Amino acid sequence: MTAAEGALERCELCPLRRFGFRRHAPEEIAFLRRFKRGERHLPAGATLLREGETSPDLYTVLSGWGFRHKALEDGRRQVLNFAMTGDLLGLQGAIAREMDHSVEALTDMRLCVFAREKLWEVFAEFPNLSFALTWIAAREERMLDGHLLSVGQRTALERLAYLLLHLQDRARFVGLAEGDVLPAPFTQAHLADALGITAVHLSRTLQRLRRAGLVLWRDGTVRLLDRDRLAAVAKYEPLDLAERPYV
Amino acid sequence: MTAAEGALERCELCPLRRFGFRRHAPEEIAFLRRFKRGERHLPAGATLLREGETSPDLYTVLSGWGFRHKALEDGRRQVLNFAMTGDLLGLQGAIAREMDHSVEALTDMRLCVFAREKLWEVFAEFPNLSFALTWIAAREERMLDGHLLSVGQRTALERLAYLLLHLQDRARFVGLAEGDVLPAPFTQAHLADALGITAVHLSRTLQRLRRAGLVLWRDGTVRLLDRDRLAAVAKYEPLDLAERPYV
DNA sequence: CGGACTGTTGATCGGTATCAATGCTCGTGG
DNA sequence: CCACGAGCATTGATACCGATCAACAGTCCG
Repeated sequence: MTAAEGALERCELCPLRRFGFRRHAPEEIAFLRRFKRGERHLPAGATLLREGETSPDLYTVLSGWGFRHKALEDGRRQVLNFAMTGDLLGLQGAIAREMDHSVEALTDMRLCVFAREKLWEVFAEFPNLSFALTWIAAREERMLDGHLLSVGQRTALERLAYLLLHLQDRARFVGLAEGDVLPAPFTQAHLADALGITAVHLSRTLQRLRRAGLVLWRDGTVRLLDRDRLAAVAKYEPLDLAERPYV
Repeated sequence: MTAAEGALERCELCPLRRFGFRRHAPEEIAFLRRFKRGERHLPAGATLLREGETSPDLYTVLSGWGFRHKALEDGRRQVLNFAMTGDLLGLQGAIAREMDHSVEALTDMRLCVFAREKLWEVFAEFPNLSFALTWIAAREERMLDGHLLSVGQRTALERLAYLLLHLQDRARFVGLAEGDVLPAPFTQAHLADALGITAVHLSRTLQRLRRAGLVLWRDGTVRLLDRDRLAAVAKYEPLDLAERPYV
């Protein structure tokens, strides 16, 4: 076993500890090590969780990007949110009978796998972790509130500006981005499905942002060239993240 | 004190126990009685919680209807969801620093008030209730997933059919509706803001459903005249509610 | 080399917004 | 009791944002 592999299995060295995440107490880390069933690697494009199915596991993203989505029978698809380092996936399916949405990998992903059947122990014995789960669910709800406002009320141009700022803030918070850079593992079609517009129209809308000198998208990275003007276009309100827990 | 008033203060007689809600253990009821700060009446049209403000309380709806909403600076408003008997309001504000949305009463409301500062005791001592909180947050997330799919992908006609079915299912579950009836304490403008269309267009869209013989809206009640055809129009998938907890 | 996927651009169509006028109901005050 | 105004709903005319259909270019990869 290499040193790197060893580190991955020792929760006290969890890479998530580095960022703005809250620290766990020693007994919580001891429990998490039992709660954790292992790690899972998922190639880009693979489906982690499928709408309508039950899942024996829930996951914390250690690295890589994915997205949650939900489809209508006729193929129309809504991207509900993107997932990146530190995000919890599958809590819905652990709490209700089955998943109400699917999760797919955008890049190769590394996931920390937790056993659904031990979820109860969290509530029974670890108040901090129970709180963290509620906190995480409430945070996702906040993001959804924001997206719903966006899709319901903003124009295509505003929506796109909003989404780019949202993703860049989140990526920056977990150390995936610095300055005005945003890694872009998604295609224009993903953004279009997240914003409720067509891919064609997304392309045109992106052009407008480019021509206005607000963004640059090249070689898999977006740069937000003028954050203030972009925020003004988007009517952007940042997520208040403060002290963030994880599982 | 009248008998009715007495009953309201005794959590073991909580009116919510009547419906599909999960039963609490005696010690949980004892705690809830301490957790509960009292009851609050709110007249129709009043604002319970305001975006950007902090709230010392969270609330369970005992009776009446409200709605959660979020606005852009220029006045555009998105109705995020409706709230009725049994729904928990203000959890966001209890977990994050401040509310990210507002809550307003559609009818007079009666609310059970809980002290935010005692929320921690729930996690520290009552696993079932902690789980209930996470469950409730996850349920709200499910509803938001559904609404986002609706606003992002469905046409105005589909959205309206979907929302009416959604509300009727929820209302029926908590005993506010029977058969094909749905109490309609909201105006067309509320529905329009929930669906991301204008009130004018909502009126026209509703006409189409009326003329197709699918719905009837008179004297503050909507009747869903042909549930199957309505569900086909909406591509409706019901919420899986199963054993539902409350606080 | 060929094919799949992605992104771009043009032409046209259509769903929804906007603007405007009207009628209805209801509560209020003269 | 009636007049009035406010809020809500309806309907028509017109404008526009974004969808659709289509062609083509670039890149990647087997």
